[in-house]
Formats: sequence, structure tokens, C-alpha cells
Amino acid sequence: MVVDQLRENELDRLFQALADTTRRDIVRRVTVGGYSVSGLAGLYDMSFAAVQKHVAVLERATLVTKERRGREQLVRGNHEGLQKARHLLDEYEAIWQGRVDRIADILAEG
Amino acid sequence: MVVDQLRENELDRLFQALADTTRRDIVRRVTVGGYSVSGLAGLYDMSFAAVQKHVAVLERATLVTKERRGREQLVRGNHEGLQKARHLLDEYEAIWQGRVDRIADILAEG
DNA sequence: CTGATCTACAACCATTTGGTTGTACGATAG
DNA sequence: CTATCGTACAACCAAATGGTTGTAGATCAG
Repeated sequence: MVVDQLRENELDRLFQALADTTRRDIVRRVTVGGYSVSGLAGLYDMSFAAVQKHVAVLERATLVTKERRGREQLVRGNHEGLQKARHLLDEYEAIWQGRVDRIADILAEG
Repeated sequence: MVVDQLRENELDRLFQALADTTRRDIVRRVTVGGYSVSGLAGLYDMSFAAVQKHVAVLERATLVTKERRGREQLVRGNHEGLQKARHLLDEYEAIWQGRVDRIADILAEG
């Protein structure tokens, strides 16, 4: 149960990170190809610092990774984070379908 | 593009609603079987009003529906809301897989 | 070396969130 | 009818969010 708490906090961060239009857009873009933080900042009608914060939120949620590239910071999508969120929704779907055995499978995969 | 804004706000509400451990727990429970609001309130270490607010957030996000049942209010899971969230993550997964044609399919389903 | 660029981060602000208590009201049990 | 139960909602509060400006440190181009 103590371990679960960590997972719950992780899910809190994941879904919260996805609960913002700008951040979802960033996730889409950096999944297709890498962007520097300033490259991303140029796309939105807000300050560099604001975009920087959004990237930080996504990074904490493991939806994105940053990698130093000279004086730039390359932002790329992180598949693992997305999968965790998908996993939860799959679990809910299984519950909805009443497939208790399928739930057990999913939890075993976890 | 104007229409998209509505969809984005809807997704904001959906993911934000999922970004709370208590609310995710409520979703699980009411998907398996119906609960009254006070029935739910009994499960958590917080006030009735707090649980009532959580249910309201879930209802606004279309993850849950309420139905008057005498003097109680029956809360039940709403499959449609979950599917919308799943749909987005499927789209992201498709992007990640680089399956542009699959993305087109998913957007067409939308 | 110098200047421009990219990033980091602090401080601040308005709004939202997640919780509380308290009040009021409709429906039901006795 | 009356008391109780389930709900709704307002008012309040602390903390988090999403934005801003400003300052400062690296790194690169010339």
C-alpha cells in the first residue's frame, strides 16, 4: 500500500501534465521530432519562461526528456510516460467491460 | 480551429479530473457498481462536501453521471468520457509509432 | 575577447484547487 | 407532522497553477 502511494503520485503528475492544451501540443510536437526549449517557445504566444515551466512539468511527469545539445536543450517525447497513462485507462476500460480476469492480466503486466 | 478549442477544453477537464487519486478511486468504484454520494463519502477520510466536489468535477468532465434515486443521488461511471481520454492517448501512441495513416483513421473516428 | 543566444531560476501576481464549516431544503421513515 | 437523512451550496482558507518580469550563467559565432 505504501508502494501504491508512489504510483498514485506518479499518476497524479502524469494526468495533471496532460491537463493543459499547450502541454499536450508540446508532447505531440516533440514526439514527432526534437525541439529546443526556445524552439518550442517560439510557437506559443507566451513568454519563454512560461514554456520552460511547461516543459519542466512534462519532464517531472516523465512524458518528456531533455538532453543538452551544445547550448540548447533538446526536448524529446518519452514513450514510457505515455504508456503508464494508457495503462491506467486500459485498466479502467477493462473494469468497464467487466472482464475481471483481464484486469488481473493488466495488473500483472504493471 | 474554433471547434477544436471546445475539444481542448473538454480534454483539459477530462485529464484534470483524472489527476487526483481520490477521483480516480471514485471512477473505479462507480464503474463497478453505483454509489450514492454519501456512500462514497463514507469511504474517504474527508468531509461529505469535499467528496461532493470531487463528484462534481468528475461529472463536469463527463466521467460520471448522477441520477436521482429517491433522496439519494446515484453516481455511475460514464464510458463515453473514459473513451475520449483513451482516444487521445491512442492518437499519441500512433504518433509515436510513426503510423501517420493510423492517425488519420483515429482522427476520422473522432 | 565580445556580444548574442539559450537556458535557469527567483520573485511576484491572479486564479484555481482541494479542503473546511455552516446553512438550507427536499424526501422519507415513524 | 416531525425528525432525520441525503444533498446542495455559500463562504472561507491555504496551497498549487499558470502566467509575468528580471537577473545571471553557459556556450557559441565572429
